[in-house]
Amino acid sequence: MEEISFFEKVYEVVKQIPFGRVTSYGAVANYLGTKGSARMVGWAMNKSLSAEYNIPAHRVVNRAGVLTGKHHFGGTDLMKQLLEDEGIKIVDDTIVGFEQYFWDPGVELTVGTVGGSR
DNA sequence: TGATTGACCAACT
DNA sequence: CAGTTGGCCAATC
Repeated sequence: MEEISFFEKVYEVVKQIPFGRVTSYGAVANYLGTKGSARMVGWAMNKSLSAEYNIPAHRVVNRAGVLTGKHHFGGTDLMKQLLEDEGIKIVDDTIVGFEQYFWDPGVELTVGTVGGSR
């Protein structure tokens, strides 16, 4: 039995984010089945920064593609720099073409469907 | 131990 | 159109 907590799930999903891709807090929460806990996703990121979880929290932004948590990355543009380093264009702390970089766990991971019935 | 906050999102007023 | 509230789970005061 995986007595896994909501946080643990968030870490797992965020770690699965491929290079050069980003996702939103709500998307992860929605994938976990609790879209209401989108705030918790950001919380998990905050702890992941202070901890040794090794989570690419810089790849997680809000629904508008804005780096809401950049202040937690040392208070500098570190978060933006990390994303730009992955080939993502950012202007005014906002991801340009966020939709083309958006990585939806419920779609990319496909919950097991290579073929599928759909 | 109880109340509040916290990197959000969406609906309602 | 803009402001407020509700929801979710966990950690901190």
